Amino acid sequence: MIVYGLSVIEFRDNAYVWVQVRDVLKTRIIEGTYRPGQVVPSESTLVQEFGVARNTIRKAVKALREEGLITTVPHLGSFVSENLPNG
Amino acid sequence: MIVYGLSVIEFRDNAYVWVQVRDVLKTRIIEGTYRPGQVVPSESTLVQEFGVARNTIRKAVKALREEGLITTVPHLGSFVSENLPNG
DNA sequence: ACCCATTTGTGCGTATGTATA
DNA sequence: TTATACATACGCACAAATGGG
Repeated sequence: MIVYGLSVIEFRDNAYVWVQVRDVLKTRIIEGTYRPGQVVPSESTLVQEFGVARNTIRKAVKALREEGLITTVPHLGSFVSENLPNG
Repeated sequence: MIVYGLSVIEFRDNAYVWVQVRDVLKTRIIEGTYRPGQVVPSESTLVQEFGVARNTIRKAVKALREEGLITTVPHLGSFVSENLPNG
């Protein structure tokens, strides 16, 4: 279970936290909450929002990066890819 | 057997992985690949290089530390001792 | 030129869980 | 039961680059 914002989200207890975070972020990208070209919330923001460790956020973000969903620019942030991969 | 870099190193299958890693690192220190006062590759670097878990790297590094071959400074890294012990 | 907050990158310390022998 | 070895997940600290003022 992960608490963030003002809501409480129930997660599958059997899934790894970083996988759950990754899936939430992926859904936000696919559904357009985070739009192509726009910046993804910073690590510290996501840490506060999801209430998990920064390493865990970084692992989720890394996975999105390797899937081609986002591009990370050091010291600037991560941005949603303009051309989202199929899938 | 541990693969790292471009080479493939055959290890004794009967020896523990952390002992094998420790011995490789020790050899590098004794032979001067890692020189006194200089920093030893980070845990994550060694994880990638040896292809083993971080815990295993840490166990090998801890052994070197207890042998006086290196000194570890939290958040900075491990450094080869200036005065290497005999043996 | 300077400060300063933000952000990612990196590093070690620690605890826990799972599987295996 | 114990030790090994994998991965996950928390914390904490510092560096380096960016951008605003």
